Amino acid sequence: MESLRRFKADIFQALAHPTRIAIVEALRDRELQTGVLLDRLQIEQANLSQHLAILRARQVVVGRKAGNQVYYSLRDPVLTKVLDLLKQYFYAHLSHSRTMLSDLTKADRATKRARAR
Amino acid sequence: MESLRRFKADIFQALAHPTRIAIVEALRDRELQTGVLLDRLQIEQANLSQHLAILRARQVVVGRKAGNQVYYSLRDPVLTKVLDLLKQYFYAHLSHSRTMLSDLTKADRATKRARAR
DNA sequence: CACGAATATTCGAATTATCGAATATACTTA
DNA sequence: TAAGTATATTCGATAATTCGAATATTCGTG
Repeated sequence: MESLRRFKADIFQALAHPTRIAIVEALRDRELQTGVLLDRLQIEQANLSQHLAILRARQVVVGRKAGNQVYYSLRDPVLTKVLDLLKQYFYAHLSHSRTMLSDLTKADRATKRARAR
Repeated sequence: MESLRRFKADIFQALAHPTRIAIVEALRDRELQTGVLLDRLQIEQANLSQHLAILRARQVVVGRKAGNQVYYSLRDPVLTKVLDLLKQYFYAHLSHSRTMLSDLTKADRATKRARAR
């Protein structure tokens, strides 16, 4: 079914960014205010808000307004399951993907160096 | 872990296109030659090859060369599980997302109309 | 109502993704 | 080795993402 595939592709795209994965992980088992997410993720406020807008648009996340702040939560824990599956997948294939692994850690070190400046 | 998040984001991005989802679904329980995929998907040969290159790069799919042709298969059935989870997710939330649904079916009809021309 | 705090939106620039057309490569068979 | 078939790569145009800076909105409090 074509619309189902489009739907899946949209969900995947919503999750296709490390920051948005970090958001979903942070909301794994409790709702959080935007401010708390901002503290954890250490990115620009506007940028976080943009990423949240993307997750909201795809209904990955829902926002609940309480006075001055917004509490976000996952709409469905199934996405947590998906992330868990991918974690297994990642570790299962580490040995088979030396190249990718070393690329990843290299990129990681580069990022840390960049952050240190 | 940051590199794990990057890894997940990369996998999601690999899957963030309806054509690539269709490829993964077609390979769900058997390997297939590129030619067969081409028949099923009804897209340009070059385009299919590009999408396969993306899936190969992310190791979602592996190609086995046999003479003149290439047989593709899924590297790990976990991705099939992920797609199944999303299917459940889709149907579970249909009633809660009338707007998205109607957008989807509208887009679907538009696509069919476009194809009919 | 003015002000501050929390969050969202808009804008413009840089990067990345997507597609079809053209071309290249690899293998098979005459 | 020439021709044919299957698949991959390159190129250039267009569209979509991403980011920070600036600005807007919304709400609570004095």
